[in-house]
Amino acid sequence: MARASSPQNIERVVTEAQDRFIAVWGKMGGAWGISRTMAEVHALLMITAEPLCTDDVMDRLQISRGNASMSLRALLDWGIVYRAHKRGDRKEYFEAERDVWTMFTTIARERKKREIEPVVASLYEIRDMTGRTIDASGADAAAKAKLEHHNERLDTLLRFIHAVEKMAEALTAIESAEVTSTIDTLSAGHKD
Amino acid sequence: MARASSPQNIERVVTEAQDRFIAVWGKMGGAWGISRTMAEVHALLMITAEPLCTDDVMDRLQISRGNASMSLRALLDWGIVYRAHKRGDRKEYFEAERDVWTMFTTIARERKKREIEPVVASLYEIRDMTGRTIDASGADAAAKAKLEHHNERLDTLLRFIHAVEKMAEALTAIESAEVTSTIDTLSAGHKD
DNA sequence: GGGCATTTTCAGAACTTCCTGAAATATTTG
DNA sequence: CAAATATTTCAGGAAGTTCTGAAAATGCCC
Repeated sequence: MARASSPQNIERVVTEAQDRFIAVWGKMGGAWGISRTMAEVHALLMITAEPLCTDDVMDRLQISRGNASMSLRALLDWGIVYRAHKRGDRKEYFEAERDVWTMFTTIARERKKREIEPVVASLYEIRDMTGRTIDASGADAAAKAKLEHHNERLDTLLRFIHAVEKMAEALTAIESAEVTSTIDTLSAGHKD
Repeated sequence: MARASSPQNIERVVTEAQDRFIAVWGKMGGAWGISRTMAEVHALLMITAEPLCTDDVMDRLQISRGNASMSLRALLDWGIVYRAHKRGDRKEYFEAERDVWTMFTTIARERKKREIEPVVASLYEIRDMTGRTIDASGADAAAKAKLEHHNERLDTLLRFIHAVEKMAEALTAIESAEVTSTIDTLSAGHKD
């Protein structure tokens, strides 16, 4: 690796690699529900050794103060970025969660709470609209069949969601150190 | 459940429940990367007993022909909606995948292919920018530390992603009927 | 191959989301 | 508590996405 031999060159290459990492992570965040910039800020904090302050983030990503402030706040809300402080410095600094598995399970739990749970609640409500037990005595056969099909569909879906929730619970309960052995268990449990 | 006793009433309630289901599913699709309408079309096909044609979808969801066509095509691409035909009818009809677990694993595999794999490829490229082995002999300590930190971070992330990929592989290999027993295995394997 | 039914495409309109920058608010320090 | 510094908020504008509707393309039947 002669390429990275002079100090300036190393700095340059690392910075370039960081920039590309930030771009890739940002694009991915966009594909998921997170805004591109928020994901970029997260990437920057992940890849940087030192905690950064708002101005560092603004300068490095070329974004406005408002945007930086909002994005950092949102990341704090998600629980994957922490506040940090430097002695004799009044500014707030920020650093990303260092353990990748913890980061992952935190995001998963947060998304479940924000996106899955309200949907499941609505689905139960919708299921209740058409009754737990069917009294369609006066109805014609076509209407009855429709009703039964509808309920069967929703029940299947709800059973499935319930199963996936239990699966997700079991998975996110795993500790960072146990990940590898769990994969072995899973793969072994399914030898076709 | 006296509410649902006359034929007209049953039809009305089922239709209303369908509408609410479509709305909920559509909103959820929006929160994930899928467009709201595409998710609504999917919901409609899931909840309806009969296969539907483009005009049925347009009428029921009040969307344009173009939109309906695009959404149906995209759902076919994703592999969670199939073409169907009716004898003596030239129109194309569409129906959703009936097994929920199959639908789920199909979506998971598709997202992996479209969104995860390109990201992973980029990450490997980025990792290669800063070398497999470090030759920073001429560099000062600070630059060296930065480089090492950067590489360590990327390596950790890549190892993690690799682990999750294996996990996802093992999970999506499970057949519909085996889901329940897998959950038991997972939960049992983790009694704190 | 002409006529008819159906599907696809796509330019621009409508809508949504995101970002900026400056003003308002909060916090620390002398 | 006033000045200095740091942070948050938000109206308006920029950027991005989704949808429409009509025109083009495709496929089918006699």
